[in-house]
Amino acid sequence: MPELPEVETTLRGIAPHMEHRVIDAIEVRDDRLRQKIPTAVQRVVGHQVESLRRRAKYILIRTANGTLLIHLGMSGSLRVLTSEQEPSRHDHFDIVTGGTTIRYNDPRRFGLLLWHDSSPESHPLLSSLGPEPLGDAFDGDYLYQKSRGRRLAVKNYIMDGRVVVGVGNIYASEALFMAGISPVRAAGRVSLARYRALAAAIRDVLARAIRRGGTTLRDFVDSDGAPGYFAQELLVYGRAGQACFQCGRALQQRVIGQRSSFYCKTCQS
DNA sequence: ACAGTAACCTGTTTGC
DNA sequence: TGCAAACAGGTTACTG
Repeated sequence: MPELPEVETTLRGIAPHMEHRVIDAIEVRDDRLRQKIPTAVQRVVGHQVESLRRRAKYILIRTANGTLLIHLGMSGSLRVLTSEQEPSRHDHFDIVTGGTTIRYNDPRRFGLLLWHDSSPESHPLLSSLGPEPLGDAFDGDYLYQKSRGRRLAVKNYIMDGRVVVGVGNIYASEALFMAGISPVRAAGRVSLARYRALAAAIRDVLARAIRRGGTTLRDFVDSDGAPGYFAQELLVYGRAGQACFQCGRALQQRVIGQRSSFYCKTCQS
């Protein structure tokens, strides 16, 4: 479910309930996630949250006694519960801070809750990640340089977290349409000018999606349980057979690298 | 090093 | 209506 804008939306929702607060308890009721939730997560209990931030699609909660890493996988969500509420199916853990319960739900169990002792950048899952798409180190020149000689489809290239983080299946299709690039074009066969347009499109679509609270296709909810409203602004994703907003011809759908991809065969090459 | 595929899960939608 | 297949926002491990 969650790509970068959805994780960012979640982070902003939980931030007021976590920043500078002491973590009173972590209640794990189902430790079966992509990796088993380690007992070491309890080490942050009793410590204040020193910083709360996002790296790629990870939420990082730093304390003086280590950092919690949370990943939402495909179907994870964090909800802020204001009153006592009975845990239900797929509620894996709660983080309790100053009377607020932050509850993690994840039906498909592709998410993570991990503990790391030092700088989270050194964690094996984070150490080889590429630059943030909204940061200074990411631009068209970077995408161009790094892609020389690569033959894989450009859509798969920009979805590779070692190249750039946070671009998932929805926003990859959207950005490629905005830049007029065919998703199946070999990454090494995209010009510098077009990579500049693509980098700009990626930044633009992610920033706009964050402003709308993310994209809810079926079940994404923010920390208040509300959906995101960017789905209304999607140009190609999920619109197979419907008219292209630019040329009016029917949009295509096909599987590229095991993922459904949407594009206009007239406007993208 | 690179590219492609299978795998990890459950829930919902689609198609016969 | 019923049942099985297909599909879903992510990521890693394995193969050749």
